[in-house]
Amino acid sequence: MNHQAKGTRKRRAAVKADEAKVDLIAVVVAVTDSDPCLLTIGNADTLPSGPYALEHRSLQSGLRGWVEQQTGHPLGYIEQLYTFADRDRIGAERQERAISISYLALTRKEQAAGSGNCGWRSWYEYLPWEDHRSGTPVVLDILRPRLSEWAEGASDPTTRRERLQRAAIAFGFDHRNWNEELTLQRYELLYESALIEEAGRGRDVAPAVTSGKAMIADHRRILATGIARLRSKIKYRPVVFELMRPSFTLLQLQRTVEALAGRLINKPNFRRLVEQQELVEETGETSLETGGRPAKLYRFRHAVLDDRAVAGTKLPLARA
Amino acid sequence: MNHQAKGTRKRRAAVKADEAKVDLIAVVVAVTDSDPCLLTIGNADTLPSGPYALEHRSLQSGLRGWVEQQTGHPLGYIEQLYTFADRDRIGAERQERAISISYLALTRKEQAAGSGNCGWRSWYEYLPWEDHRSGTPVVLDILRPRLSEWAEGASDPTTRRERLQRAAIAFGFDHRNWNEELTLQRYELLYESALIEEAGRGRDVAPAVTSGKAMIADHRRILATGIARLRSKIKYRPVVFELMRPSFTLLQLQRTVEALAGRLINKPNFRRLVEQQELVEETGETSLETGGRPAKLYRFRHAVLDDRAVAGTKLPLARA
DNA sequence: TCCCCTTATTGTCAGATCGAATATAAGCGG
DNA sequence: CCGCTTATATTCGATCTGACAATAAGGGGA
Repeated sequence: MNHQAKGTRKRRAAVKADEAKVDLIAVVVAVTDSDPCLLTIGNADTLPSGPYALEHRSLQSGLRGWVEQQTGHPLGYIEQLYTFADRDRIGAERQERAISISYLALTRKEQAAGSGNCGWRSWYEYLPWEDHRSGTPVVLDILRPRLSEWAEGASDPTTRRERLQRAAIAFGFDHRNWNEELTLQRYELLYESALIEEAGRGRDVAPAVTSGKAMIADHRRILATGIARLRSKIKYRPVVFELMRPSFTLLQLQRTVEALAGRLINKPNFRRLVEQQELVEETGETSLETGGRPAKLYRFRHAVLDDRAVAGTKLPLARA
Repeated sequence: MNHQAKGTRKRRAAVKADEAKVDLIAVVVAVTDSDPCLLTIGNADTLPSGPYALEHRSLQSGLRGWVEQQTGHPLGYIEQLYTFADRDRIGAERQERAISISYLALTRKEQAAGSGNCGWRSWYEYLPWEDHRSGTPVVLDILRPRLSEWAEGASDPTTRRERLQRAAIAFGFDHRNWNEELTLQRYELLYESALIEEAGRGRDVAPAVTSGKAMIADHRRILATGIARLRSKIKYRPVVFELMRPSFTLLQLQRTVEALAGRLINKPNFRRLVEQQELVEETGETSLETGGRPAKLYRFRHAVLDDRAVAGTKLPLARA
């Protein structure tokens, strides 16, 4: 890279030795039987990751390498999420620079799992307040008063009002609608209000309540980032199909979307939408496994991958 | 970062010394008089940038520092764009790892410019095919046949069909609509087809045609990434106001959006949309500078910044 | 065999949204 | 006072969306 401004040159010499460690880190998602699953290693509290190394041809191939090595799972669809600097994240004092580049990956579980050290967990184990498919989850009954306490605890009345509003918007309090895309905002709010374990780390503070399984470092935050991105993306790009088997019924497709979105969808409307956008085509076969009338099997029309960039894909979400 | 998988530990030791240079790079945008402008340094072919250094408290503050130092321009709104590894970008052979983290920044020009080495240029000087406000730009008359040649030049018939379709979608050929958000796809297509200068670099190949001012390294690509992001974002977040003065007429607001989107908007519909979303409020004053009936002045309702996350902001774009 | 239960598939309807076009208002200058 | 310019307000029809109802096609048990 060139930095041609004169002022820059000088400065650059002064900091020349600055280099940083670069880590690649993956949020790998699959869905089976209406459950959105996350691929973890270690004690189910760590995302697959590893340093970006000399032998890697690119960031993406480095990431694929690490995930495959640590979990035995080859990756298909990959998308960059966000880049963090450790100081942003941990507030560490050490004079060492570390950067993490996070990715979202979508796959199917089918492939032979492999290295016993890894496993799949529902992502709602980590963020239980995110699943609204069967109504408002019970954790929110616990969290809501705590959030109010936290808001009211601010000395400045302006801060107080602002906190109350942020919480109400993020969690859909007082008559507001639940917005499933605000996953990251919700995580950050819970972090700020010290209602999750990570918030107390390094400060000898016990968490106020235990809600959801915590993860190493800021991995749970990265998961929240990935969920937010995915929930927003399924609405305008046909990425769900990365998670489906080659052929599927429309209800299976709907359940998958619902698993990701964490809320229910109106069935006839979902069907109408998928059909009128010509996202799928019939295979000609039917599935008898439904318990009722046999369902037609469909497959994804790969042609849309080309021109769907133009159209945009929306979702008919059902009201609460 | 912890990498607890056992296989990882070993591997990690082997590559331990791997560190990388990290660069911060900014696409700084302002709009004046219906012109979307980009802040450049050097020969108007370089984006402000500099290495992420020890003294920087965070990635963002590092970026602010470099931009202010190189251009004298303080930044307001900032958003991360994408992280590139140099090998992805240049295909360099050297065994040195460099990473670039790019950001999009929105400001107003007002602030004292400063260090003579920098300046503002319309971003359409770099990507002239992106401005469709006065109909299809003339460059496309030149580019279109070249793109066809390139597509037809593929030996494999499948590749040929695929190229033709990609070009048609990206540029809106044969009766397709122009989609202003596909800026990056268009840049990549022109790069692949060697219709812009960057494509020939390091290969002693003269560019087939000269369309738009080129930039250093992959800076023009980063600009394209920024434009694409911004064009998509103005549709669901009220970021335009970062570019407006404290008070403005609705037509000024519309012209700003049009400058960014590169296409025209239906006036009554734009007004209706802005009003019904309560994005603005009247200041009570009027502007006589319009030449006709005086226009009411408005200001941004900062309150919406809080809850607009929920609603989403759409744009009524006019048909071709 | 018929009834009932389950799920699939199709259809309807009202309200909201959106693009397009039209009508009216308020300045200025001749 | 007329005619020009631009601002502002209204209307209309097509489309989209959410909600709901109706019908179809399997299996299982009485």
